[in-house]
Amino acid sequence: MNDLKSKATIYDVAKLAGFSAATVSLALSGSPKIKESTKEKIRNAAGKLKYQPNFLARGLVKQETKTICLIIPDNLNPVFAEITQGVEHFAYGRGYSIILCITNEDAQREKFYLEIMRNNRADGLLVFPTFFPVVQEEALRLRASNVPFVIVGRRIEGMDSDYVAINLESGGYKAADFLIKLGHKKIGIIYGVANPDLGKSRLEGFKRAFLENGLHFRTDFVKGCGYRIHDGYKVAKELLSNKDRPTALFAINDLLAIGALKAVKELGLKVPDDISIVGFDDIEFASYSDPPLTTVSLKEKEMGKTAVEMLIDRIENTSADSKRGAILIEPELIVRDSCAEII
Amino acid sequence: MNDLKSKATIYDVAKLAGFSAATVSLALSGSPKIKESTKEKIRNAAGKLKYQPNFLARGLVKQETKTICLIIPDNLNPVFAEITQGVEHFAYGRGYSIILCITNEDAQREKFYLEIMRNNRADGLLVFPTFFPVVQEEALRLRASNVPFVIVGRRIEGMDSDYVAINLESGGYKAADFLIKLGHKKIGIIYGVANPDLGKSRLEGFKRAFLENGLHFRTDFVKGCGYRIHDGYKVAKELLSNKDRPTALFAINDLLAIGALKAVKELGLKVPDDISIVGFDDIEFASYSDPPLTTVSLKEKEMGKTAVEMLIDRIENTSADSKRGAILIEPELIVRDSCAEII
DNA sequence: TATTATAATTAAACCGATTAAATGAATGAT
DNA sequence: ATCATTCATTTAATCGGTTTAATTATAATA
Repeated sequence: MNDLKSKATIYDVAKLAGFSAATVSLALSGSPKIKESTKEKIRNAAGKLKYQPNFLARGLVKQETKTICLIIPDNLNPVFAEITQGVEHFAYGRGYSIILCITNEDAQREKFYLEIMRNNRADGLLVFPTFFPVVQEEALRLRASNVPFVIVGRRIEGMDSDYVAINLESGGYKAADFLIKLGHKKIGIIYGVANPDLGKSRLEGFKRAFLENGLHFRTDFVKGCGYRIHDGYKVAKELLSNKDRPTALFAINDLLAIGALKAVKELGLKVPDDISIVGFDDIEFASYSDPPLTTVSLKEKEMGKTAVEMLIDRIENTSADSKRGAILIEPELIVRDSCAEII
Repeated sequence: MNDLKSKATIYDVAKLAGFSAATVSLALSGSPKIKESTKEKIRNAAGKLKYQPNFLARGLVKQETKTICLIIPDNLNPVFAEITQGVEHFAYGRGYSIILCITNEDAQREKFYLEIMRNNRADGLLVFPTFFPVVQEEALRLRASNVPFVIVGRRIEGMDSDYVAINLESGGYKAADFLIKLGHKKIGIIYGVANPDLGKSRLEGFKRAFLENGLHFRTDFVKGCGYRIHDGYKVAKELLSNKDRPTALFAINDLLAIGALKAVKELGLKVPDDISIVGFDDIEFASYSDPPLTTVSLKEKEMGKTAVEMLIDRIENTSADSKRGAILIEPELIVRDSCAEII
């Protein structure tokens, strides 16, 4: 290749340095077999040509890409944005790149990505699942193809796989218990999820708190909707315009809670004096809303880190079928100023 | 390969279907040379084996990866999170995947990613630059290696390349002009940037508005800091505890403005009655803050889409050195409730 | 039936690296 | 001087696809 407008290959380096391609490969990977003086010459030549080893060629023979595929539902949601950031960060620290797939809460796309990723493009997958049956089905193929993967963020009931998840049931319980202890009995639930599987655990925990406190759980206070700020705003208005109005709102994520906050204000009510609000996720904005939001922390950073570590260990440990890693992180209630006692 | 725990190759498909690898390749790519009946048989065999063509092998011969590398500073900032989302979305629409690199506002990492990406891992790059000299230097190598790239978000003065940017100077001007027309003369500037290059244009536009309105621009009201919510909070407090206190604040991004909002409240002042605030970026939260924030829209979605289109056109049009694409998007002032007239 | 044209398939080269095995040169022992 | 070692480098196979050119099978024509 004497074409200046092109990438230098290992053969170009070999020719310039006066050695064979094999020697160049060995030298650049620091093999002790190669004399220091020739290593030096080869490094010079490589530097002169701005040589970068072809990723595809190397990957093909080494059967590895040093790449992790991360599948998330939606990067506009700060929860996933944070996970993405964390995953990229820790992966980088261990020499891995990440290829980002955003499903947009669409089952087709989730399936597509899970399918295509059996093509040796990545050494392993990190999946934040949205449609549980889709993931369960594709997981079988991934395993048959020997592609390591770790489920992140949510536990899929009855599925045997590595996972790093949050105990959402417990999170729901903590939120409800907190409100109940403050004297609330009528709590509206803003149930904004892409599919019913997703909110289930939180809701179950919520119910459990009612039962354990000897209260009746009112299902007519549970209102389903989308998962964006705007949806929380709309549903909060509905719930609060009820004649038998709740005294508190629990939003299944912080985005919804922030929308609800705005709705409450527009109705001329005050948070927390008239209405208490609890969110879920503890996104950065939750502490900058007015008032700062009481919420349940998801510990995304810890989750991202743990998941990356687990996946890379799985990738690098040839011990194929060692027992599954299963980590269930305990969420934490973050008390700020959006809740008050009922008097 | 009769190892069940492994990926099927084209040879496995060939054997099962009773044809050669070449025929399989041709058949699966829909070549008209292959009889329909054998195509059918081959598709069946491929389906039975859950065959996925090896990405690396294919990439190596076709000299393409259908992958775009996106380099951004920080996925926690909603501006970049939105760009990432948009880029992924439109890239997917054209059959490309994205590999995400987050520099964390670190020059070393920005350089590292720009360097490594000359290794045939991606067909082109989308770069949201942070350290202009780094990018300029690496850009030369990218061009020498014939790797297409598009600069996104910011225009680098004096650099000849494809770009899709926002006219930040004009954005700064619009923000200032708006405040000045409301009667403000003392405006504090929260200048939270990772490096001085970044805020320059916005500041220049801001100054220009002062000059054109016959006002004196006070540099002692410009306070540098980091670029996160917390920094805006801190600096706003400083600016407002001055005896000669500004009547308005301009934050160089919305995150800082949201921090400032909190600071103003804590000081017992009211927005907009006592202090007007203008942000920059128009992130989703800007319309849900209290009060909703007047800000300058960056049009990330448009930017992401345009940049992807431009890059893919560059990648796919063999016409190597056609003239550069240069798009400067005009930002828009979004007026909400965080500013009031001076009386 | 022989010949030619055309359709369908395959052999073989290639992409650019890595690596096991082979070769060659230098050193040391006898 | 001869042979065994050790050290340094190279040859050649390989990874799993795609694609061009060659080959074989089939159909059309004389």
